[in-house]
Amino acid sequence: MPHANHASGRALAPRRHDEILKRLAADGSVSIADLAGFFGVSRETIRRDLKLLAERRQLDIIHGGAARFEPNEPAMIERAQENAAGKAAIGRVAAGLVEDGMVVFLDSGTTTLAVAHALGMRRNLTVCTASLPIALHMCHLPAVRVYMLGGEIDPGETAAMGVDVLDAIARFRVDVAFLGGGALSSDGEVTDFTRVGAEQRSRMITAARKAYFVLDKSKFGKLTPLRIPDFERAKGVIVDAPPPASIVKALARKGPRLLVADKM
Amino acid sequence: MPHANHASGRALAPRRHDEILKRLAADGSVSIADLAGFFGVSRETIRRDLKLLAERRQLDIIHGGAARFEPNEPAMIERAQENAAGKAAIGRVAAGLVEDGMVVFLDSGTTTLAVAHALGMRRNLTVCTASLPIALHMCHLPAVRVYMLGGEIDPGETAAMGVDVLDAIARFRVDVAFLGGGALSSDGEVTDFTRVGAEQRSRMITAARKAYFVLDKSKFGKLTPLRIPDFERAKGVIVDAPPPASIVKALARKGPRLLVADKM
DNA sequence: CACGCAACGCCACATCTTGCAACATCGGCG
DNA sequence: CGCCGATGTTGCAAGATGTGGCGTTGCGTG
Repeated sequence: MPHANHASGRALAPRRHDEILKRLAADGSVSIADLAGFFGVSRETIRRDLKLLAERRQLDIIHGGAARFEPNEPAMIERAQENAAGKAAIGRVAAGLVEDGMVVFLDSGTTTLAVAHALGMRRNLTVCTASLPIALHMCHLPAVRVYMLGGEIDPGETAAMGVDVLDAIARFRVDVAFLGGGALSSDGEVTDFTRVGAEQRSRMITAARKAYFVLDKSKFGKLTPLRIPDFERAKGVIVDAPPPASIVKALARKGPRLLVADKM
Repeated sequence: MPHANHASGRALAPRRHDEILKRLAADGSVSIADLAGFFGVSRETIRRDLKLLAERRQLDIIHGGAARFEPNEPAMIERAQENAAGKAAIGRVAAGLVEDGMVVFLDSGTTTLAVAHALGMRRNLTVCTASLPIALHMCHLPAVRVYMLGGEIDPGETAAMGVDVLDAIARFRVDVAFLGGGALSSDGEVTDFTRVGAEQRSRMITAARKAYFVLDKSKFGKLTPLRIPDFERAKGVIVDAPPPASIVKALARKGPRLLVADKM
């Protein structure tokens, strides 16, 4: 008789998978022996679980256990973890600005990815994005049409950038756009790292009926080199904590409203 | 008919359904054995309940029970698992046809995804694809430039499809293209599920100096409705097992070479 | 540096559980 | 009575897990 732990703690395989991935995210690595002990199953079973997850590119198998899967967006995954609660709050506020049936543009970035997750509740959206992870996520939602803007992929952003994107943007009529940015500068503007990035965001402000920037608090008061043209025409800036008073004041003079998301 | 309740009816046993969903919301997953014991009914009955709820998209059936409905990517992940060894073998052969510095087009599909993995050893490639997972994977490789073809995303393929893709293809000069397909028909042709898919592949044959189809053995002798125009101009068809003799013969008459990948 | 032990990875096989489909049963209702 | 829908039963295929054996790897010891 192999086992008797059936009364309360049944071990459905996906349960284990979730827990394994959770530990992996938290600790960076897991050991087969630990997992086998924790779940009360044999090491072989855990090994088979890991093999499965590794084939799905969700982790890397190392001697005696598994480690985070790195080749795939090392930067992105970590960044998404940072201030996850704040970004989720921003996402909820952003989703509240969207109505069923709208055409929505989502910029690249981890904060906009949080918006994408929050948009799961909406129906009949048309989503337009240059970000690979966002496109991949949204296209599995029911009643959502996804339009991917093509172009050369920037590995850091995992999104298309460049002239082709600018061209493609022009072909859309967008109800509401959610844009990222490099920083919320002390003079109340959203600024960017690269010329093309700034230009893309500027075009989106123009193409969309309403454009909002989504920025988490880590962007306050940072310095990035490029102004985003037409920033003043954005409807608002959604953040997850009140920025310094000087920024608030400067932003108020420019025009865009400041929306502070409540962390719940 | 007095009780013309159909599949959509709800006169079954709403009590059970409510309880099942309640538990699901609370625990994340439920087991068939538990539920059967709790309600004092047979496992089959529970299984039928779950099937119904799954059709309504209220939960996901997993081995031994059910889990919360996650509209993630079930299709693609599972397909990639099937015959992984064969696909990897095809990938190796395909990678052998590519030289450093080439411009490569990768079609969507799980077999071409395997080709993408195998291409990791090459350097200085320019990769051009409409597939989101392929773009996401390749863009993290060193010395690989990725160009994503934009367009409306087909959720089943997780790739862009449609007129925009056809337009974008025309802008490229490609050294070698690896294309998927719906089936390798008994008269030695690769056929497709959809009109646009067939057209896209046809265009790629034209745009590329060399075009190869990659098909795993599950596609042999299947029937899909659409011929791919210009199929005869493809250089070859890469498979992971020898097809039936009739297919081999028919293919030889058409032109493309048959390359059988060795599973090791 | 060679050795050896312990832990690990991997494979084949046995066993138990689950999935599935076909058929049986039961209770209402016209 | 006979149909219909819900449920139960049964038999077999498919899947999941445990066990033991054996070759390999990691790592400390002499």
